[in-house]
Amino acid sequence: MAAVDLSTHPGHLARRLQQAHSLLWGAMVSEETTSPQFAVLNALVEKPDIDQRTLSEHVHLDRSTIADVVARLVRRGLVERVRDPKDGRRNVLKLSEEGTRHHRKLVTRTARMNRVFLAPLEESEQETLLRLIARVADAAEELRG
Amino acid sequence: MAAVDLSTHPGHLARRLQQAHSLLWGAMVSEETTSPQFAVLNALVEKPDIDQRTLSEHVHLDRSTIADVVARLVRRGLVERVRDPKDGRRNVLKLSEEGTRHHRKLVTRTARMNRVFLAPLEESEQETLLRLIARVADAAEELRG
DNA sequence: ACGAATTAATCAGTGCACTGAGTATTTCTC
DNA sequence: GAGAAATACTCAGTGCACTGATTAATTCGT
Repeated sequence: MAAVDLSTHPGHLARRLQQAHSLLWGAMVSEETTSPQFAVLNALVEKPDIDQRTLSEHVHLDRSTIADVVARLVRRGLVERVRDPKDGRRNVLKLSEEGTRHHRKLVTRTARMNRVFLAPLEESEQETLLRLIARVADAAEELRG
Repeated sequence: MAAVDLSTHPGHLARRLQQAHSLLWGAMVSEETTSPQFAVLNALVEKPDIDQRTLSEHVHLDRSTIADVVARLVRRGLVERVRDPKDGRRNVLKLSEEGTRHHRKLVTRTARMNRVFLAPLEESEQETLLRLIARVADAAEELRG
């Protein structure tokens, strides 16, 4: 059996896309704060005082990964994590002052970066790309939600 | 500054897409052999006796990552790695008998899986998605080749 | 032919991401 | 109200992926 053309394999392309993205992120947005970390900060701007489980649903990361990512943000003083006195199983999360400042700074940079990243496409193609990826990802997450 | 809509961020979507893919891969293709490992096997079917550097260009993985992935495949007896007697810096790689058999088996499964993964899209949309991702990834890899 | 530059691989370190097992706490059921 | 079930988190283990530093081998320039 002959070799396969990997450029027709969505998984391979997805990996390359993500890789390329995280490289550009490091150059244009931040070397310390990664894209998943930004996703967490962003979710906490929108919904403060949520627990890790809710957070993990929001950013589509699993419970263990969230714990790691949050731990790093706590270590850097960007996020505060306290046991919920009402329910001793939950960690309640919120941004610190500095976390809020940091998020604000990154928002403008990510916008700039996204423009550069998608620059090879026409505006309509950019929208198509985002829409198609979202549909496939949504459907696949649906399969084993 | 308000929170951002992550569904307009290509990096976030790319991560979700890749995640969803690797989950489905585990269910439909193989639990032991990951998608990057398959990419390596596939490259060695196409080009036997290449070194790790050439391989890393082919599958778009960096030199360190390739070393890890290849080491796992060697450990499982799917790939053979020997020092090039002509050039003592290189490791020459090739598939073992079993590696070849294993690749053959996975080729049919990946085809089936790709159909399921992309099923939520029309055929023309599937092609569009692959083409657009490839263009963005190519361009970004170009930036820092 | 000899030292310098280049090239290939490895190693240490960090971070993302998952599974499966284990712990603690709350809630549900009788 | 006590035991069972469910929930939230943590921990250990594995794999992918990168950078920067190191080591070893070849090639290039003079």
